[in-house]
Amino acid sequence: MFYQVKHQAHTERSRDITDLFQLPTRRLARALLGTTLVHDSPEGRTSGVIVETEAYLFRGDPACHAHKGMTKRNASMFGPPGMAYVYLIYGMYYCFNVVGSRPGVGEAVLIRAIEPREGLELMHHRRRVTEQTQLASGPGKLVMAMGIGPEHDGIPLFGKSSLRIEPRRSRPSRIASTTRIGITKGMDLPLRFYIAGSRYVSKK
DNA sequence: GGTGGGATTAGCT
DNA sequence: GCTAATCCCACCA
Repeated sequence: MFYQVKHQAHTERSRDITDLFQLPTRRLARALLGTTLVHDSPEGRTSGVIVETEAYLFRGDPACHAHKGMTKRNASMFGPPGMAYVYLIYGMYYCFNVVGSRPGVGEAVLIRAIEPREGLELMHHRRRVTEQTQLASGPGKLVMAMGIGPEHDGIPLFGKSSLRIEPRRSRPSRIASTTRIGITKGMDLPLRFYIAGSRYVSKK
């Protein structure tokens, strides 16, 4: 069952979002582009298409939080793929990740930007910006716009979860890859991916 | 248009 | 004590 699902996911023929999470993390980072992040919060629904991601790998990647093993903070990175990993950064912002690989490995995909689709008014209420392209064009920004917080750390991002990822309807026209942003280790690795031409990415 | 610094806290050394 | 997967604003050009 597990391996059959895994094989289907590799060919990207399946429609089930949980199949996607079985992909190797680097491929998951690309496959998440074009999918939709949805949050049904008490204040209402917000959603957006994921347009920018970064992969963090266990092997050979010193920028990965799991690189030095499991701690209290990064524990959910070692859980099953398709769970959320939310952590505090710079003492004031949160970052939202999708756990990848297999249980116990410790890999994740940082969601860096979304193109807002539903709940634009609520997003504007949560963020103090007028520009729509500034609403969720950065990891800290999208967390604020979507109403994501530390309470979402470790929850599943599929099924009936209030915070979930829905399959893409079409493949992005072109995906660009660069080195990752805001890190001081593993700077040479081309593990950042974004939908080429999108006005909603954090940086071109 | 671009850059430099401040905010603020958990976790590691 | 210092660093960190960030953001925003003041300031200069």
